[in-house]
Amino acid sequence: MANIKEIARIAGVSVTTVSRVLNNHPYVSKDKRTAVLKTIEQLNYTRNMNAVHLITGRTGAVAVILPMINSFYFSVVMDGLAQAALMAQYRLILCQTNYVPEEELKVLNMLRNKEIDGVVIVSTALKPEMIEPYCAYGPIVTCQNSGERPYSSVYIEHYAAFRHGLDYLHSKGHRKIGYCEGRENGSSASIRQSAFQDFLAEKGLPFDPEWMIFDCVREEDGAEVARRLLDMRSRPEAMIISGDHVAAGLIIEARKHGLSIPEELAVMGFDNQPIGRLLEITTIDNQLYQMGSAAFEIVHKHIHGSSLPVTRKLEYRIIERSTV
Amino acid sequence: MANIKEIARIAGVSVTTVSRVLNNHPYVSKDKRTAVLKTIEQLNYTRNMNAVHLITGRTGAVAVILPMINSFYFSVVMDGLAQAALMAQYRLILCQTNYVPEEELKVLNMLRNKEIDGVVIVSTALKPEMIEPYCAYGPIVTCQNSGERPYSSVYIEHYAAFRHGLDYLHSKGHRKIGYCEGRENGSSASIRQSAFQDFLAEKGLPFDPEWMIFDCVREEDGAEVARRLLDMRSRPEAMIISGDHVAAGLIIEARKHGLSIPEELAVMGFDNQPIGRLLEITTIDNQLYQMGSAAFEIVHKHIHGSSLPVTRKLEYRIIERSTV
DNA sequence: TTGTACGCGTTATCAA
DNA sequence: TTGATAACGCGTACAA
Repeated sequence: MANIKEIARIAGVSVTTVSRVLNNHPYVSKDKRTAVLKTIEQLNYTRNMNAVHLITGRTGAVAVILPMINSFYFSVVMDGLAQAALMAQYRLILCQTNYVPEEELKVLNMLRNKEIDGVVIVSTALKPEMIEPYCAYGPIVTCQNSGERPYSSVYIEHYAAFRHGLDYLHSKGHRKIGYCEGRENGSSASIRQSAFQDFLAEKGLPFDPEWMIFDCVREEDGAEVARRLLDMRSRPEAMIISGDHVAAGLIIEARKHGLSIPEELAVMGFDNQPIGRLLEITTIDNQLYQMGSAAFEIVHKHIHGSSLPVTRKLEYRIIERSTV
Repeated sequence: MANIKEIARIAGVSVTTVSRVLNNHPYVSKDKRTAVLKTIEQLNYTRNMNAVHLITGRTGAVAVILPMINSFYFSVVMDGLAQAALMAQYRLILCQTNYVPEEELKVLNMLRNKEIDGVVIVSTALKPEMIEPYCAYGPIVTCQNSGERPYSSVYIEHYAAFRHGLDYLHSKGHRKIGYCEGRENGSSASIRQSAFQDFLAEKGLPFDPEWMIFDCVREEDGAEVARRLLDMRSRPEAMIISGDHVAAGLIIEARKHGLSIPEELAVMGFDNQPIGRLLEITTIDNQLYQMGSAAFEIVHKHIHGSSLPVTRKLEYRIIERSTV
């Protein structure tokens, strides 16, 4: 393939002039510009971007660390990231890490290697002290509050949002409240657990360990929960469930067994997923798309100079439908 | 940041020796190797990968072109791609193009630019004749049958799979059959339309344009279809629906209005999505995950030398549940 | 087993 | 407005 030197030789100019044309720099006479463009056309020339990356020290790429893409939560965040990246003419490197910290560190090392200009971390497998040393190599944005750390973040107040949902259930008169969660030790899951425990304590409500169910990730897990509830001697009046698709599974299975919702069991979802709208599930919207787009915008600003870390809090809101 | 020259100087060896250590090449004495490793450690050195990419002519990255990531179909394919890429230690550049051909061409040009080693096209916005010229620049794999074209593909036999579903409905005694599709002019959607029309013609069944409904993409669209069906003077006995989540919307809404499924309306889904399992929707599994992983494996093989185009056909199978 | 020197393809610098 | 040349950081042919 032709290179810039050959273009210069054939067009009868210097490589500098060719470079100026390629980059739309001023101070190129009309004659030479057209001569260069014509030669480029003739030889079907394009730049080798690796050389550009080497000399400029930039790649126009940002890596995204997420545990899995095939999940409503992450694919919506990714959508937001991708649309923002498309607008900014940036490339996104999708690094699906399955929550394996070693894989996530590899991505951070790409920042050191100059393979990328920045990183967005949507996963939560890495502890802040693992991330921090990499700030020296380029901008990093996480999706949980980075507080006093030297990197930026876009975050949801998981505690407050979940607490808000619980208070809503309480305001509707529910006192016996159960809770479904995904991974027991997930970072935001832990926060929601605290919110749940604190809520019970403050309101003086009883805690029944049987009403707190973990590893609810898929629709079928929700259905399984419904069956467990039906078997209980003492059943909660209301369930708060992280993830509308899990709530959907619970609702469909419960109704199949003749349990009426919300009369016999109120259900509050989380994350405002499409299935929730269909089943009219009362839920909490967490602005996941905005989380993605905001994360990209912040990393993009950092790449272009703004160096002070930013923490952006996203709003949440209850969507009242008909399952509570 | 330190570079290889500085490491060599401080370690008291040549850059060649450092390079050999970095790349685990043989013929380096133990002494020099440890000296180099020690210096690397001390100076916190890592390679600038852009220089490596420039000199080697490879980047270890593959781009994926897809219209949107926030959709069950594409996120499952992407999952397959990502897992295969992770195993092969490759990076994946996610290019969400919203079906805009210009954006997809930009990605193909990245191949020309040497920014990537290969491309997987999951979208269908580009015509084969648009793709073909780019084969000169590196391996390309598409997700629809590439036939005699000079690039590879992994594909589902959309015609046969859909036809199989229709025959299944027919074998169950259904004669008045309706059909829900996503984008009317989508590439695989058009194929399914032909299958549908051919099926009706062969079986001598009537075609009612009212029973063929397009733009069904979300759960709510399925619910809307249910309402339309309920209003019809003459209603189909069975519906075949591209996408289980659309089928789910239809089923839930139909049942809400007292229509019993499958007795009064049989429903056949497509794509075997999680929601379909929960609602016990009879559907056709299209091996989307395998589509992604196979696509990556093929492009990976091409990158490492194998140059003959491959077309890999994936199997489909009916999953009999209880809505037909 | 080791080192010298060149090449990869581009942009930046500076003098003209 | 133009061009010669340095610089980016690394891999490798070839010589020793």
